[in-house]
Amino acid sequence: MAHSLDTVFAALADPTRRRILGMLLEDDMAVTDVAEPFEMSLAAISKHLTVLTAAGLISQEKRGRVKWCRLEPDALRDASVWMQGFGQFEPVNLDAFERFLESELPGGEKGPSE
Amino acid sequence: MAHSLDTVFAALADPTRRRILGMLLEDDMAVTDVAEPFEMSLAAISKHLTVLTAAGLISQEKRGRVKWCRLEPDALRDASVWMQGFGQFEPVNLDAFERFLESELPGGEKGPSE
DNA sequence: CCTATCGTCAACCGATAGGTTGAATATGGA
DNA sequence: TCCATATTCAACCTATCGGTTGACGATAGG
Repeated sequence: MAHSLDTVFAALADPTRRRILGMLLEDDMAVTDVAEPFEMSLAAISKHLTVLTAAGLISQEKRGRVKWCRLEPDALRDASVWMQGFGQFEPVNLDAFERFLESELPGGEKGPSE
Repeated sequence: MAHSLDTVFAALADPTRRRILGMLLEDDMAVTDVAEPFEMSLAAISKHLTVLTAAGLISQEKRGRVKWCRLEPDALRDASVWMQGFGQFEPVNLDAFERFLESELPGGEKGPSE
C-alpha cells in the first residue's frame, strides 16, 4: 500500500480528476464514457486516469476492448488519517459533500454519466 | 472561506509543506526557525509558507521584524469533508498519524523545533 | 478480411512549480 | 548612527503538468 501522500494529494489537486472520482462514485465506467462530459480530448482524460491509477485512487481493468475504471476509495484512507491529525472535524457530513460535488460541476449540469 | 480544494490539495501535495504543517502543530514559529531543519534556502521556505497561507492552511503575523506562522487547521475541514464523502474511514487514529509524521522526516531525526 | 471503435503512445507546446542567487527592505540593538 | 538580523523580491533555471494532435495497436463485428 502506501501510495505516497505526494501522489494522492497531487492527484486530488486537479478539478477534472476530482470530478472523475465523483462520477465513479456512482458507477464503474469505461474510459470513453468518463471522457464524454468533458470538453477535452480523450487522450487528456486517459492521462488523468493514469494519474489517478498511479495514486491508487482508481483501478482499471481491461475487458475486451473496453477498459473499466473503478473507484478505490481505500486509497484515501491514509490521506484522511493524515488530515484528521490536524483536528477533529465534524463527523461525516454528506450534505456538505454533495454541495462540493455540485459546486465543482461546470455548467450547473448535474448528471455526469448519461 | 472556501479556499479552493485545488489550492488546499496542491499545497498538501508537497512533502516540505506537509512537514512544515507538522512542525507548526507543536508550536507557532518564526520563518527562520521553520527553515532551520531544511536543507534549502530561506527564500524557498518563504515561498512554501506563502503557498500554505494562500491555501489558508496557516496564517502569518508580523510582530517586530519577526513573522510568526500559525497553523490554521480549520482550512482542512472542507477537504476532509470532501474525502469523507468517498468512504467512512476509521475514526481518528492518532497513532497512524504520528507514524506518518515520522515517516516523512528525512534522516530519522525526530524533533523538528529544537 | 475489412473497418470502425477503444484506448494509448509520442511528440510537441505553453504555463507553472520549486529551487537557486543576489539585492532590497524593514526592524532591533549597540 | 551603524550594523546585524529577518524576510521578501526579482530574475533566472530546469522539470513537470496539463493540454493538443496524429499515428498506432488491439479488439469487435459485419
